[in-house]
Amino acid sequence: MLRPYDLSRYNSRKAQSQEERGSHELWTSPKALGFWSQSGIIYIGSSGTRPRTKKIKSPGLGRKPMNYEESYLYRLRHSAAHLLAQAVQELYPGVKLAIGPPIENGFYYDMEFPEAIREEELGKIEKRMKELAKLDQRIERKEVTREEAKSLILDDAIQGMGQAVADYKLQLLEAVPAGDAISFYDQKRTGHDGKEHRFIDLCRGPHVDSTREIKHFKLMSIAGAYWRGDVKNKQLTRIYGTAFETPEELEQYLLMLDEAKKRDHRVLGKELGLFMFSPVVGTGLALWLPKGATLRNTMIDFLQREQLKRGYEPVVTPNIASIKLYEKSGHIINYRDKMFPFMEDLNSDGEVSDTFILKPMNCPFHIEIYRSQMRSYRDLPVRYAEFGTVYRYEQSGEVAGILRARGFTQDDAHLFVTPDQLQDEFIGVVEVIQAVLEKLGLTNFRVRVGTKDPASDKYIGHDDNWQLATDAILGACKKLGMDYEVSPGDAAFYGPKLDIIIKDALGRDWQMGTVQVDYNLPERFELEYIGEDSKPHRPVMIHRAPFGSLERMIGLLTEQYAGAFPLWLAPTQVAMLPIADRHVQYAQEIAAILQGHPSHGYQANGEATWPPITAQSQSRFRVFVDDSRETLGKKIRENQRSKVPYMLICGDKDMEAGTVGVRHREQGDLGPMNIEDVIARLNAEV
RNA sequence: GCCGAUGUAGCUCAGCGGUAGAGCAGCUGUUUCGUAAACAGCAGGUCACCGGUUCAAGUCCGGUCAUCGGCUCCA
Repeated sequence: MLRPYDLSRYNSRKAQSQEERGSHELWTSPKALGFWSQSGIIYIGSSGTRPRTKKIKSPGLGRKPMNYEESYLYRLRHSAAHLLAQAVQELYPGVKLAIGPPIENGFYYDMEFPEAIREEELGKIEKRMKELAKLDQRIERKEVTREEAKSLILDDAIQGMGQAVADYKLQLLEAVPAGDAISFYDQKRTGHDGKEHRFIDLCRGPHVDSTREIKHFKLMSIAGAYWRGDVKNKQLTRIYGTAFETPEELEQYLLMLDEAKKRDHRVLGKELGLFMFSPVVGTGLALWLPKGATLRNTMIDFLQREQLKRGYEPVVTPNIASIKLYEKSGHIINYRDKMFPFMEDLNSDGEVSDTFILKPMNCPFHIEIYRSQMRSYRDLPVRYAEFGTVYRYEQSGEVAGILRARGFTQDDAHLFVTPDQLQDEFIGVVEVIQAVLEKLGLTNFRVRVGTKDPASDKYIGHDDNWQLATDAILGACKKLGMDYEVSPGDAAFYGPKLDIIIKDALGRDWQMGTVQVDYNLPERFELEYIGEDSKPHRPVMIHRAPFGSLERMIGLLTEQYAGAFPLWLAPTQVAMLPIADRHVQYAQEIAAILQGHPSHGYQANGEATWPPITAQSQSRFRVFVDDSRETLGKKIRENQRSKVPYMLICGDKDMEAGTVGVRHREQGDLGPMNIEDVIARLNAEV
């Protein structure tokens, strides 16, 4: 979902914070993100004249992007949305127009059709749009009073079926705050009949001057969208489209979409043999293949080391628990619709003796461990870490490969701290996250502070606790000097949180790492520690997961690297490519050295054995010996396709000289090297 | 869950009323090869599933399931 463009913000632009506006801007990500940055196009706009498209190479990190909302492109797309509405209104009498803003990569218009429309009708609509555009309709702004606005909306002569189709526009009019200007945009043309034809729409604007400027556009898809983004409201039909200033840009955008599909983690995951899904296993339940499991293990190993350095202790907890645990935590009331169906244990009379639940979160288990003994202030902070697999019954339409699964493993930890320790511990956690993201090469992320939505009742605990927790998070952010946006309603049910948001190949936002401050679960579970004053006190909990989940993180990483993982992460780091059968043994011997378990040295020409393994030549790499009976070219092609970072070619020349032909995934042929040098090179890179 | 779309061999896709096709992968044989595809042969599909229309259904219609793009929700 393109959150920044939802109705509330559209209606109250003034209320937008700097951070929110930032996300409206054309997204200019670093190269790691590939397609979205490849164009390097930033649209610079200042209201008034046109055109002002300027290409800037490699926007790079830290650059303040130009403001998309003020750009000509933004107006062009907004006008394209109006053109869409005009065409639809002509082709589908009785359609009720709702709202049609520009969005990050185009525009949409929400409307209620008298009858459901199908995607194949888009061509027809697009054709009519093209015709209407060519008519050079002037687009004029007019400011009116509230009363005039109402009569314009209801005017049968102008709207065709004004009274009958005015519902949403009237609601939008009501939503315009008193004192704000009310404006309409009027598209006029003189028809063949000599009469004046108009399309007039309540709209803040701004727009381009004439429909003739809208030339390079395409309708993309149809989707359902709830009126005002609320499930309780009627679902409208949304038509998505995109528009550009030049045919080249449109072409390039469509091309980039194709490219993005190729780096989709679901495509690469299959190609690279990372994971799979099986219909008989179930929706959203991934099966990890050897290479994917290796990748997972590498990431787990990396984070475990980081955490050990920072005083975390491992714990392991089961996948199911009695319902009693979740009654106590509040999950039964606040999280039930996300939990899998319960398992009932029957006694000999067939009565339910206990109910078990597949765990949707790890926290209650860690809390039980904390509770299992008396704690002193000297013991705190207690930091329990677990790669805990949780199961959440996501709605069928929400599951998305490994980015949104029904079973996933969180790199979870819970810190039990004294109130005094809270801020330092929170900052420590954020630092871990920053270190992790840096190591993974994920530099393009946003920070979102999810707070309680005052209008919702889906939360536990008192407002005082919420205030304390929210203040702690905001205080830490300020102390760290981080840029962040505040998002009411994005808190967990037990507390506010700081989330790391990253975009996938298709430009969609995903919540990754998270840190949550929680005063409420300690209260519910009556957690205590004995303070210096010998009296019991209540600890505060920090929930945190730097990756968020292994599944989502690996999915994102796969897309960011387009499957070409850095050496330390690559499931297969080195492929040995013997040229002919007689080179296989040699290749195996070298593989053994690289793997760190050499048997007995290969004897070149029946004489010299391999150099002894020295401290410098110690290595533990993941090596694959490609002994398939294929030509070298074929082996290179195959291993290149599976994105193996290094290929070491072994032929007669190498056996004689005691070398390997080194080929790098990106740099190509690096020539012959001896094993010591290869190991040094690999060690330098991991 | 809702709106729209898709579902043909392990993978990518063609066929869209009249006897199931290609490339890659697989298997067998030949080839033993120096930086992105050696050659030949073979095998592989109740065309997602269930029902309907028709003389005849991958092909048309309805339902179910799964997947994809949105909405809502979320790590």
